[in-house]
Amino acid sequence: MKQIATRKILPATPAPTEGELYGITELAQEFGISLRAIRFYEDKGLLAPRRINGGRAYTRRDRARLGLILRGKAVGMSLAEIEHILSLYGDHGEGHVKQLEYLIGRIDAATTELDTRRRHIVAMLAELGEVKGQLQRTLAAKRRVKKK
Amino acid sequence: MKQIATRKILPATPAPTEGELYGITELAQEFGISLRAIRFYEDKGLLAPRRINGGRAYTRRDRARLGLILRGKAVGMSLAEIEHILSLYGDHGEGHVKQLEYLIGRIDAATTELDTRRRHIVAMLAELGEVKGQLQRTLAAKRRVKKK
DNA sequence: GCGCCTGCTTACGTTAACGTCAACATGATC
DNA sequence: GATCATGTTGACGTTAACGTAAGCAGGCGC
Repeated sequence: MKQIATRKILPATPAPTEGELYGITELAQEFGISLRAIRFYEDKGLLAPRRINGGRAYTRRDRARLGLILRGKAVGMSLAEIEHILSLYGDHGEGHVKQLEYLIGRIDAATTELDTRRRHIVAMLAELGEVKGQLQRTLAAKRRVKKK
Repeated sequence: MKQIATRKILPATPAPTEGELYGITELAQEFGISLRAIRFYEDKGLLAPRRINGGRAYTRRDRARLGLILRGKAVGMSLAEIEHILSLYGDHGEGHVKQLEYLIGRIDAATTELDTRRRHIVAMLAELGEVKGQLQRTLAAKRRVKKK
């Protein structure tokens, strides 16, 4: 079944409400991941594409979510953490004041955690820099000896 | 068995070659991890403490390695990656020129990878900042309405 | 001498994040 | 109308990173 066919079958249809639709293979290739992974994220509730003739059809929004998922993974977050982050990106336009405040608080929490992680990385980078400097010095010394 | 006893039994001994020794519980408490985790890291070859009367005795160097392990984890690295990083910190003072160049190359590789990760984090922080700004604006609007 | 505490090893259990494989459906193509 | 590419849903396997439990040993306090 080719859900992409949906797009081909309706080529000139501007699709007023939603824009372009993507197939699962399309996304998998674009992001360089397996189909199984994408379905797995769906099982975990991180994605919820529409179904067209049994096949999965992803909107631009879904695609963006997938991007966020992968970015989260690149950062070292677990899928559970990523799920929390993703819940911050919705259409919570009709949230009550309480809800909005809650969301902002969650964003702050995620922010501080990410920043902590960032600082750890910066520290490791600094340490690696020192080690490298050390090695370079001994290397330079060895070379001086060799030349003379 | 109390390997810490070793330290207590030899209290005033300046221990010329090696400094202070730490017990496993000591390290576990200091770093807030389980004994099992520490032993696990040893099984994986990330730590290799000396044995005193069957008990594990950690030097300051071992302790530092454990710190690096945990920092690596905080950054989102796998134990395998951490192992690679740790191998850069040894006493490779007597390395040949080739070996030193190789090590420096590995450091560079690790550095660029970490920096990529760092940039990803920075990007996520920026996105979260935008989301927060959005929420704050809608929140402010709602409050203005409420006040009037 | 007897618990008690700390430590060791061995073995099995667990969770996350997928990979792999089988069996089946369907639209396109020859 | 048979084949093929692409899709679907299970079900099971796998790796990493530990947790948990069982059983045993050696000091210490009383």
